[in-house]
Amino acid sequence: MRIGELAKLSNTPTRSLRYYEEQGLIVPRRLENGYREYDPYLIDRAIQIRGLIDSGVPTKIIALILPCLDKPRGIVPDDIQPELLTILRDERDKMTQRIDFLTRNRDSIATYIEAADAALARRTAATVA
Amino acid sequence: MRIGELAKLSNTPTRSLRYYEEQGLIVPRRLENGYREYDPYLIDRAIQIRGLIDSGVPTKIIALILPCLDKPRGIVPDDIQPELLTILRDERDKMTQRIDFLTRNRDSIATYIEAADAALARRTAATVA
DNA sequence: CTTGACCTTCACACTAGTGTCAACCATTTA
DNA sequence: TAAATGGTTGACACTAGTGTGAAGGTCAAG
Repeated sequence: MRIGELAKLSNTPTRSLRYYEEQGLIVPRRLENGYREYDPYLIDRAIQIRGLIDSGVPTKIIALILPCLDKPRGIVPDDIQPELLTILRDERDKMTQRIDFLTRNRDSIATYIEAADAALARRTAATVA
Repeated sequence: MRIGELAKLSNTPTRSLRYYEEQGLIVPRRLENGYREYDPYLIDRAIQIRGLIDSGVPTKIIALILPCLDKPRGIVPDDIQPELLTILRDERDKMTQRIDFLTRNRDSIATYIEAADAALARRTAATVA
């Protein structure tokens, strides 16, 4: 598929897709005319990238971890460098921290919303009565 | 405490603290000399803000939700506007999405790390033997 | 009273990611 | 063949958040 279709299917502006390519995240092959040609499995990839960026993971890091996530479970190349492993551990921990932060704050918001809903319901009932 | 101490305790550059003030997130009172004076409870607040920003929540949104998180559990002002409630619901859902994204990817990374560790251990054992 | 540490504001610069526009090429369709 | 649609690169602009430095005020210690 070409860039426009991928943009629709992954709900990602073409501008961003080209930017991701510039960052080495999604590098499509080219047709004779120079058009970018994307394989269908890249839809998920684009969505994944968007989600990660939106969650505060910079493209440089995404570029590092994507190849690892691509491999089938438990497959590790022989030439794995301990330096990359350190980065991965670090990023894993950062993500865990983010998850904790987001979870705590989301739960607080959720609680607030429920309280507000309850208050609103009470007020409505009172008005009706 | 003054801005330097808060910076150390919350591990946040003074530049960012002033920026947060500009965005209305933490507005300290001022001493006679013009120095910013922070209450100790703002340490947690600064950390919280940093965590949210790092997790992809923009300061405009943080400014909206912070007041809600400040209230003791279940306390909702009488004049709650349904418009704010809509924003809160939206943000709650976005955060849930982020949490899911991060969790999935973190788990994948963790799995990869474990596999790499195992592979490394095997190789070390083989080398020794 | 001067030095040093800390504070003030202001401003310029930088990265990341995206929007947008210009100028042009390709493909389809009326 | 001309218009519409969608693709290409390149450039410029913008927001968010932070770094950094200038020019100056405050205060405690030597």
